[in-house]
Amino acid sequence: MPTLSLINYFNHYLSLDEQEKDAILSRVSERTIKRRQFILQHGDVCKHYSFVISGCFKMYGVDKNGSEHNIQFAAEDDWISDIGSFHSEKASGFYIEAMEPATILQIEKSNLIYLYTNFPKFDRNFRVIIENKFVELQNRVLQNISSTAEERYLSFLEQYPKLSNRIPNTQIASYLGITPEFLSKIRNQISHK
Amino acid sequence: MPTLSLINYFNHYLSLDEQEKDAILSRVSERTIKRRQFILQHGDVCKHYSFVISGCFKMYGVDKNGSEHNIQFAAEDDWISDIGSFHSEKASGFYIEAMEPATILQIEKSNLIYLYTNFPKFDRNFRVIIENKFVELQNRVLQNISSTAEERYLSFLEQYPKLSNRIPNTQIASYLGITPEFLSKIRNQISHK
DNA sequence: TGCTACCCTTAATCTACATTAAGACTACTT
DNA sequence: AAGTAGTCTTAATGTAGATTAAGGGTAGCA
Repeated sequence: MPTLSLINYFNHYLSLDEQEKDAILSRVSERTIKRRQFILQHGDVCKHYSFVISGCFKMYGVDKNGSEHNIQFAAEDDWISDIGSFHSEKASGFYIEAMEPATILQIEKSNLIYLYTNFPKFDRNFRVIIENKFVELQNRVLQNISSTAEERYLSFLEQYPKLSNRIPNTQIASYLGITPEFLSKIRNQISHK
Repeated sequence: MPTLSLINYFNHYLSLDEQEKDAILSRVSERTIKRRQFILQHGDVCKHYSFVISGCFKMYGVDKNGSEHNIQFAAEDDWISDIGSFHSEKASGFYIEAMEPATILQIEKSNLIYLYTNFPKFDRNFRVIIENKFVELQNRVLQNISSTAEERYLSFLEQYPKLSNRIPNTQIASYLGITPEFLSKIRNQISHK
C-alpha cells in the first residue's frame, strides 16, 4: 500500500483525519517511472506535485552550452515539482528525471485547489512544507556565496548522507556548481587528511 | 496611514474582507527604524515577520573571517524575517539591518498563529507569498551554480532595477558572492560594450 | 568470460575571480 | 570651507576552480 507513506508523511505536520485522508487519497494517482524517464521536460507546463514513494529524481536546468545544472534532488518522502510553472501555468525551463526506477504519487492543480479550498489543513500543511524548503534553499544560497567548493561538499554530505551514497558524483558536482574532475580532487584531498 | 500599504499588498493575493483587515491591523505594530539599526541579530530568536512600509533592509550571515554575505534585501512592500528561527524558536545565525531609515509593521508569532487559525485566508496568502519567494530563490540558486558573475549581476539589475540604484555596490557584490573590486571591474567591462 | 557503457581519477594547463593596496570622488558634517 | 566617512575605481599579483586529455575500475550484459 504505497499511499500509506503519504499519510505517514503528513503525520509529521498536522495529522489528517479520516475525511482528509480519503480526500487526498482519492485525488492522487500512482505512477511507475523508469530510470531516465522524465516527469517534466523543458517547454512543458508542470501539471503535478509529485510525492516520491521510492526511487530518486533530479531536477535540473540546461544552460546555453547544453550543460545540466542540478537544482534539486528528491528521494523517498519528498515532493518535487516546478512550483513556478505549476502556478503560473507557463512553460517550465526545467527537467525532472528519474535517476532510479521509481514509484510516485501525483496530484493535479485542480485537485490540489480542491483540497486547499475544502480542507484548510492542506493550506496549512503545504505552507509549512514549503517554509521548510525555503529555509533549506536559503542556507544553500548562503553557502554558495560564502563557502569554498570543499566546504559545500562536506556540508552536502552532512545534510544528505543517504543521497551521497546513492547518486553518482557527477550529479553531486552538478548540484554543487563544480566540475566532476574538481570534485574528485576535493574527495582525494579530504581522504588524505 | 502606513497600514494601508499592507492592505493594498494583500489585494495582490486573496483580498481581505473587513473582519480580516481588522484582525491583522490590530495585531501588527508599527516601528520606526534608524539607519544601521538591527531588527535581528545573530544569536537572537527571530520574533517577528516584518513588512516594510518604507526604507530598505539587508539580511546577512557573517563567516568565520568576519565577512558579511547578503542573502536577501527587502524594500517597500516586502516581508523580511528569518523564517527558520521564527518557527523553530532557535537562535538565528543572521542579522537584519536597516540600510536606510525605515518604517515597518511587525507581527509576532502568537498573533500570526491566531490569524492562521481563525482566518484560513492568511494560511493561503502566506503560502502563496512564500511559494513566490521559493521560486525566486530557486532561480538564484540556479544562477549561482551555472552563471558567471557578470551574468548574475546583469540578471540582478533586471530583476531589481530599483534596488540597484539605491544600494551601494559593495552590498550588491556581497549579494552576488563576489568582491566589490571585481564587481567594479565587471561594471567597467559592461559600460565599454 | 570478455565486451561495453558508465563512472571515477590524475595531472597539465588555463581562466575567472579574489586579494591587496593606493588613490579619487562624493556627500554629509562642523 | 575644510574635514571626514563612505563609496568607487584602477592595477598588480595570487589562487580556486575549469578545461582538456588520457587511462583505469567496475557493473551489467552478451
